[in-house]
Amino acid sequence: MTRQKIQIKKIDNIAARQVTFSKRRRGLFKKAHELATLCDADIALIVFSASGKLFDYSSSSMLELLRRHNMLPELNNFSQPPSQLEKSAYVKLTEEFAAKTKELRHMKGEELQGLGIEELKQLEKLLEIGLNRVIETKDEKFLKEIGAVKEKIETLNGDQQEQQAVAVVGGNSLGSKSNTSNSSSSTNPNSQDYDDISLKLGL
Amino acid sequence: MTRQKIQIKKIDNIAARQVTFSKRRRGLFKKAHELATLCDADIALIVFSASGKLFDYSSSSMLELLRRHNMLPELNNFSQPPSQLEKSAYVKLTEEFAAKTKELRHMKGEELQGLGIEELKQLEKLLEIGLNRVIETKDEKFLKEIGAVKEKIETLNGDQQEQQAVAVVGGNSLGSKSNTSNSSSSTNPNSQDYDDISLKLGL
DNA sequence: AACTATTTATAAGA
DNA sequence: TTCTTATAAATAGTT
Repeated sequence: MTRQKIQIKKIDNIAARQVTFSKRRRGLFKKAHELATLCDADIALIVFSASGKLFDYSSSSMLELLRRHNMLPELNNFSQPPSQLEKSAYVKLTEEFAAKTKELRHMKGEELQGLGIEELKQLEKLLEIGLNRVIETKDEKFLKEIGAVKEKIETLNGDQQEQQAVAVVGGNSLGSKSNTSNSSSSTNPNSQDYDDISLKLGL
Repeated sequence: MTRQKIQIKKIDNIAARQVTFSKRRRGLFKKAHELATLCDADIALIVFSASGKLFDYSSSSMLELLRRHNMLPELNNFSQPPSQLEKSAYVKLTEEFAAKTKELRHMKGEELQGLGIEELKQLEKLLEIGLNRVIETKDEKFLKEIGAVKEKIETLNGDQQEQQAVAVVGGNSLGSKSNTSNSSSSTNPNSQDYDDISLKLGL
């Protein structure tokens, strides 16, 4: 990113990797803090170095954030009146797991017979929203890939092959829902996709 | 940081804060991804906007990261002393719960940034299948309702109004089911038909 | 750690 | 929301 632009892939040289880790880790935490402060956001950030060292930052409790994120099951039966039938955390978790599983099934169009029309309508709306978001995201990534591939080819060869690349990529696309072609955002290739396309192009 | 240097403190203007949040959040996730990739680090990042929306990134399983650092709550909730077996089952279940939660979020179009193009394509297909099944089921139920309504009308009145009802229904509904393969974002609002018709029929 | 030449990120404005 | 652009920040390679 400075004396020379670098590719975002694992740095081979161990010493260099360590140095970069230190520098960028600092930068990342700074950015996290700035975002939390400027925008009144809750942020939790955990970084494990390859060697196992841990660094973290969070603007509030990490666990609280996770709970809000539903990454953790609810386990708060402390406050329950002791007189009530108390379920073990495991049983509760099992129930929540079952509920999630059922919801997921519904979204996959399974076990719908028990639902009423209103529920089905809501489900349909939910699915449409999800589908559109997925399509949008896919198209965005796709265009980024195209950009990355074009750039690479420009670097390596002439214009002729660039045209081929665009053709191949274009033929492979699914979605059409025109994305908003953001040119300014820099290339952020998901490595596997990149390899995929590179493979097809014989790079 | 650009046209003018800013102070790192909460942005007062709400709109500006929102814009900055979007921009910087993207930047932060990008940086996180770069650090994880370049330096082979494990990173978990969770961002909660002030309005409660959640965004996250993690280079591997968030729970695994937390477990490595003993950041998960202890299982002291069992009404009976948990056996070793129960504990391991609990941990497993927690993991599966988190996985299901994540899958569900993906189907709702959330947290898609970490997915590659292939994953997004599969997700899209899954959603289309689910959506079509839901629409089918909904339409089935819907037709049943119409049948019931028609019957009721026949009982109460003559044939003339029945014809009207059928006409209204035919012109207004059930156009869905078409968006099978292609991504063309279907806003598919045949949702209020039922209420609509009921209203027209005075039911 | 410090130093810079560059690349990135981004605050304002449109 | 998106894009543009002037400028602030971050940082790769070097010392």
